[in-house]
Amino acid sequence: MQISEAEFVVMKVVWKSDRPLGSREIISALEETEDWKPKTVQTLISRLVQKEALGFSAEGRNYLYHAKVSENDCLEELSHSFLERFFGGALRPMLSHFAGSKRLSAEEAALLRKLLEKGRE
Amino acid sequence: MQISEAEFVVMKVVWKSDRPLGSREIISALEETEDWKPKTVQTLISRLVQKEALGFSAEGRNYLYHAKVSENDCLEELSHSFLERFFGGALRPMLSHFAGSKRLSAEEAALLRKLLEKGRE
DNA sequence: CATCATGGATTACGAGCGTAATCTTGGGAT
DNA sequence: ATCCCAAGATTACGCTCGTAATCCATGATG
Repeated sequence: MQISEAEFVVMKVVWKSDRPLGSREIISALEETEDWKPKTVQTLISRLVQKEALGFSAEGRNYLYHAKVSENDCLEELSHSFLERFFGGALRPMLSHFAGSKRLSAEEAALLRKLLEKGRE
Repeated sequence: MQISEAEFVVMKVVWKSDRPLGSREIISALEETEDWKPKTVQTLISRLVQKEALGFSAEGRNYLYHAKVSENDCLEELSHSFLERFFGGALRPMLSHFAGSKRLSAEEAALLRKLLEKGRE
């Protein structure tokens, strides 16, 4: 099951924590960066539980949520499908594209170009 | 307006051609790679026209479609938003992630690792 | 004890998407 | 002149997503 963009933001909060979090904590953390109502965050949490990206254990009458998928696995998944879809799965064209991107810092772009020249045998 | 995944596949056909294409031609090209009914392809074409990713000129009673956005601009857009969403906009973490990816060829991975070491001052 | 606030479960609702089918219209075949 | 086919336009339908609100049960509060 794929995690959506908004859901990913929630996951980041959970990944950043070293211990399980209550919904209250997740909501508070997100209030600083996103403009979401508490109920919205709870919906996202529920969907993540359904998708088995989050698990929970009952702590008294509330739940404590923990990640069931690692950030790395998740990024792996997302990156791979991005690469597949838009660059046919080949890394070099993607790098080459980023190297020509107008949105990178000069430093980053130089880095990339160096790589692409080095790698071209 | 964002182009969807299926729509992107259609765009690729149009980008690959050096001249405007009739819907018939687009449908035929896609029959080889996708398992889409002709009507499905036409729907995608219509949506791309609405989104102004494709333009058309009447050729007799039919249309000839041409791209109104370049593949590069489109990839620019998609890549940027991907980078933003999942890597906070910074290239290096993304490269670093790809370098550790299990899905790359050894060659590609080595390439990337070389870059990351070079760039780390 | 009665009430309230709160977390979780359920429901909502419109937009976008994948995937088409139906409707309409005009040019080619007979 | 008539009929059929195909291209484009319109409509469909179920799913996911963003964005919540409502419902329900229970522990805290007065």
